[in-house]
Amino acid sequence: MNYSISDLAREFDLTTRAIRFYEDLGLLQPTRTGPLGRSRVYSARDRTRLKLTLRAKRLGLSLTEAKDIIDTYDSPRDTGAQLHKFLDVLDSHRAQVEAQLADLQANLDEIKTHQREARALLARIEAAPAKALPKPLAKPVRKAASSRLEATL
Amino acid sequence: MNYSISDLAREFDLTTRAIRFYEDLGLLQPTRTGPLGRSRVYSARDRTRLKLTLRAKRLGLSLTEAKDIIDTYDSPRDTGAQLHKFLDVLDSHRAQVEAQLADLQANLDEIKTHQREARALLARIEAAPAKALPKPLAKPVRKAASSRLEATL
DNA sequence: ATTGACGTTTACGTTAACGTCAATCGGGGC
DNA sequence: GCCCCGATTGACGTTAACGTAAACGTCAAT
Repeated sequence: MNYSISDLAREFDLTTRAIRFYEDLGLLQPTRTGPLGRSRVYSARDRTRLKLTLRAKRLGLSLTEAKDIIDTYDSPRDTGAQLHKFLDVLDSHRAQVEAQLADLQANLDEIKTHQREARALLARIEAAPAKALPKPLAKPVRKAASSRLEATL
Repeated sequence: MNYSISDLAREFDLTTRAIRFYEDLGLLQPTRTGPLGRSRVYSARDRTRLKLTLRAKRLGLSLTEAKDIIDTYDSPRDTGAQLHKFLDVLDSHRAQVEAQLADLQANLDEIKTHQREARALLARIEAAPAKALPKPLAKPVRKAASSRLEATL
């Protein structure tokens, strides 16, 4: 249930320096142990917050953005007012995430298209050994969609 | 077909400073115009590269990472060797993108879960006006999944 | 001819997210 | 006791991605 700083460093492939830095930002709140309270002790909650932080980073958020989000996800919501606010925040988060999903999807589609085109080209080239240019077919196979940069979104 | 620096700045909501900075990084290569070749002129290709750059940024990539990617997408691929390399790169890009898609999807799922929970709670709270705590039902409705931070991925 | 909008270059400033280094401290093994 | 390992605390360094300011050119409109 508890972790040392190097436990977390190993698990998430971070330096201890980075973990302490996250603490300075308020992302983690380890308790202390030892005679003078020098060593840090991290709880499961700290671990979860760290995990969420790293995922947020992978998605392109800054640490302070991550902190804001995680804090609201990790805050009391007992009154109706708090719940309403929370739902508002969720809505906007959801919109953001869905926008990013669209970006990613567009990206993935482009990759797939390039893969298809490149494979098709390769097939034609490797069919014609070391000759010069493969004779253009009677009618060019298709419009070849786009070489190089196309006007993608 | 051609754009001034402020055209692009307006369209993409950037400062001209940022655009010149992108040029320093090699992301854009405007031609020059005017008596002393002072003013920059951007082509459709520049515009597309800029668009791709910004999308890459939104997805969390650095500008140099963006440049590397865009350059390979925007490079000649006439020989078989080049095509093979290109396909390799595409494979790894695709893996990356799909990993990020997983992250995002997990994120979205959490948001949805929180929305459901919060809405359920709200319904119960707003049903019981200003009274104290709403009487716990005979059997607790469900396990309430998780309040606050759960051990999500 | 002056004003204002837009463009350019040079250069220093800034913020985020750590890295790196030095000095110190505490505990375990021999 | 001695040594090394791991942790801690400053404090300064670094890189990325621009911001900001100064100082100047240009072209059209007033």
